[in-house]
Amino acid sequence: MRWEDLSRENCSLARTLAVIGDRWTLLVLREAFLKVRRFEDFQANLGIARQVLTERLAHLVEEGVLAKTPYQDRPPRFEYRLTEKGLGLYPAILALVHWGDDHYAGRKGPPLLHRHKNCGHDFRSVLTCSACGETVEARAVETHPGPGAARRKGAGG
Amino acid sequence: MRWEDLSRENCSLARTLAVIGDRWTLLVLREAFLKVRRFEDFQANLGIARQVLTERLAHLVEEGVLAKTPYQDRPPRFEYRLTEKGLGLYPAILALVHWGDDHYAGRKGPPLLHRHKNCGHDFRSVLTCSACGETVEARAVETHPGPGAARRKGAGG
DNA sequence: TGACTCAGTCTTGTTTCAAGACTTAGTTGA
DNA sequence: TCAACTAAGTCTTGAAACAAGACTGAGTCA
Repeated sequence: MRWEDLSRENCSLARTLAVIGDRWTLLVLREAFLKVRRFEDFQANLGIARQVLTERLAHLVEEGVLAKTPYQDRPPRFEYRLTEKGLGLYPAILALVHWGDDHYAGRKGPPLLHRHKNCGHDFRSVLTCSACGETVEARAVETHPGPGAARRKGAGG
Repeated sequence: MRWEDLSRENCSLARTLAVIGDRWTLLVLREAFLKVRRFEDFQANLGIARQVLTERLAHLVEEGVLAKTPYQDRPPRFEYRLTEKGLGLYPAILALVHWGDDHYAGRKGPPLLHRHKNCGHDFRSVLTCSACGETVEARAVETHPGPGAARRKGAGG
């Protein structure tokens, strides 16, 4: 299976991974969430090969996750900003970060803390149910085929 | 930067990606959350190269995300099950799935629905604040260095 | 005995990635 | 006016990862 094939799978995870499922793309998005916007800054912060960065940014722009807009005309220079669609990835990224905090932070603790401006406290992401508002555990979830389901038995999620 | 280098970054996202940050690993975990446990089943469901599957399963076992346990002795056969650490990835995976549902489901709708057993309803994952319990928007979050922070300015999360 | 199952390993060719030099268009300072 | 510098790339080369599928080995089943 190739990257392009992934997006044709009848599975929302596969389709998501077709867009953001390589390590560089997620690190690019990390930088974007930390307000990095310019090619040179992404490149310097990540140490990513320039060619790969060019390609990843173009892909994210094509998918509408980032928007490329000029910030000066002569010479033409661009910046890459998260779109609403891109901002929608925040819960996923935060969950990944917090999992890393739980299992791979050194003894000193996590390198970065997140503060909820509304309440002013450092917080951890909590997965809750949109229906009842309670915290959701993995074991408390069962899946069933949705309207877009294909033949295949369990998968497709 | 190589895969191994990622785990040495002072960034919880990078460390997480060093474990689960390639497309195959996340698809393997999708299958695991759908109760797939055996090599042949992972291979058949995913169409992954056997060599790659061998390597990914071994890596996940090494990292404690999956546990490899015998289910019969002669001939020796093993199954791969999510550990508690592995179950801890559920919020992240669900967030990725729901993002895919939002942006890449066909017109029929998402291929798979998730039901919260506690309340009996199909639900969507909602990111809430562990401190105040309110829903968290990306724009309502600000970051600051934590106890494990290194020199570098913004990054590290 | 022969076909079959499971969990791999091995081989070969293709694709992607890493590293870093080079390019282009314009700006700044001496 | 020349040199150095900046931003955003492109190009080249060698290394690593991946895809596809044949093969292996231990044991079961008919």
